[in-house]
Amino acid sequence: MYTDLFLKTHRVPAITADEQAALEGASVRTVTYNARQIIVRQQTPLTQCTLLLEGFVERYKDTPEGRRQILAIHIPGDFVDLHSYPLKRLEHSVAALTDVRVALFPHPEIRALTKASATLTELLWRSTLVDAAINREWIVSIGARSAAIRLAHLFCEMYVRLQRIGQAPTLTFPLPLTQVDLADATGLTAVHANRMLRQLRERGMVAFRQGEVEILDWDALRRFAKFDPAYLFFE
Amino acid sequence: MYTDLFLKTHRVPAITADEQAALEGASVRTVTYNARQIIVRQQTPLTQCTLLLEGFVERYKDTPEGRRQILAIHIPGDFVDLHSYPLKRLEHSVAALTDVRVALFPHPEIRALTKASATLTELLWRSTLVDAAINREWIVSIGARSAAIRLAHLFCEMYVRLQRIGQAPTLTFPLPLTQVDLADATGLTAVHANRMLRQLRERGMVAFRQGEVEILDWDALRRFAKFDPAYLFFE
DNA sequence: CGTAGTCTTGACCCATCTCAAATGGTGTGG
DNA sequence: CCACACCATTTGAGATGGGTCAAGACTACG
Repeated sequence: MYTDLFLKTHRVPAITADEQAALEGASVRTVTYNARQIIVRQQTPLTQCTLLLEGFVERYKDTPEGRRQILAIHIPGDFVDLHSYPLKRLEHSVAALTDVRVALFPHPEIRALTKASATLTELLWRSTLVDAAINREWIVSIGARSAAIRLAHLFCEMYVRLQRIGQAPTLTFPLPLTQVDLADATGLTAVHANRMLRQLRERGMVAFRQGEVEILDWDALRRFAKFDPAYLFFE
Repeated sequence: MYTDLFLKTHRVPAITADEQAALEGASVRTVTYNARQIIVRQQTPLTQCTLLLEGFVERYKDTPEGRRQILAIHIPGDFVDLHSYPLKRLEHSVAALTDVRVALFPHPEIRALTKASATLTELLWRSTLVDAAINREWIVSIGARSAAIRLAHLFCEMYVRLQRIGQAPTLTFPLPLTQVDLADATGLTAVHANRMLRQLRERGMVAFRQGEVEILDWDALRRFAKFDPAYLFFE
């Protein structure tokens, strides 16, 4: 079942067994990509959407100044480019962070779903908007939080999201980013990100090494980052 | 016609006259708000969506640290909280920047529209995703651009958006923000924003005073900000 | 076992912030 | 019509968070 994790992440509005079957049936095939492979290049016209089944994916934009800004990190169960259905092309790129497996949903199939069920439409639409809410929280992070808090906040977010799909059963979980990636996501330089990571580790809150996060003190971390998961719309 | 400006901003996918009439009919009434009045408070359950007819609106989030981050600036023709239809509540607040007039669309009416037309659904969905694309461009701005460029880029964006709805016929247009607002939108302090505004003015690119932008040299400004409007999805 | 990416650390610098105060509207009440 | 309060803007001086540059260490992998 391709859509199990997606439905675990998005429980509202509730859909019927028939609707779930229709959603599942809208997928035509699965594809795999290798780590660091580009899945969608910005501005390319798209005709299908990609549901992440296994592995991690990033969305990012290269700036004219030669910098790179990571816009989102996706985990299994996320539609990484469902917004390509109404938009037809994306203004950013999508790349695999690890080896990944995805299921493809052609736009016409999605259109058929929207015709068949207003509830399913609402669910799909909603999932793209939860994504946007995460974008907005990143604006707040980058615009109004200090470097250390930005990193702490990101670790909180990824922990809670992974926990929900059952992929963070303990306080140690994979986050397959380099320190450069972490810097590109938080609007910092790699050097400063490195120093802040050390600080978070030494202060006993969280340790990041080799693409793995170990939460040393969840309560301290959550308080330090002032993390409030409301923006993730779990319900 | 409440939806004229909205349809001027969002031309894709094209809808029929019947669909346009249905959209128009989904609005139950108009309301006015005074400048600086809060329209939607974060986390309040919502049962209707707000289409901005006249005036300017901001979306923002107050951080636990006591800072304020502006997330979006809306102009006539924007649905300021269409995302409340699938989300049911918002994780940010919405406030009037000027005296405004809005049209209200109850969620049940919007649901009826999604049942009636897949094309109209796509159009509405798309408009929320263009909004998200703007959010992402702001992430890039705040995360990867210098202070002066952030401001220049914002002026470019507002100019192009206002131009499209016919409200920037010349190179001078209203942008009813204070310098504090401008700073809250770009992740700067008001003091630094002030200094950068002076620099942009002295370098002959753009002058901002009393809620009004005067573009002194559009080409220079556009080049300086490396502004590419692709993320606005005009088509 | 060489090469390239990643991480770490040091030293220095600068873009931006903080604090503080002066200036200049503008609306209000007397 | 004046005096006052309030807010937005401007400017100065000094502090600092984070950037830049550079080098060394560690790791994975062909």
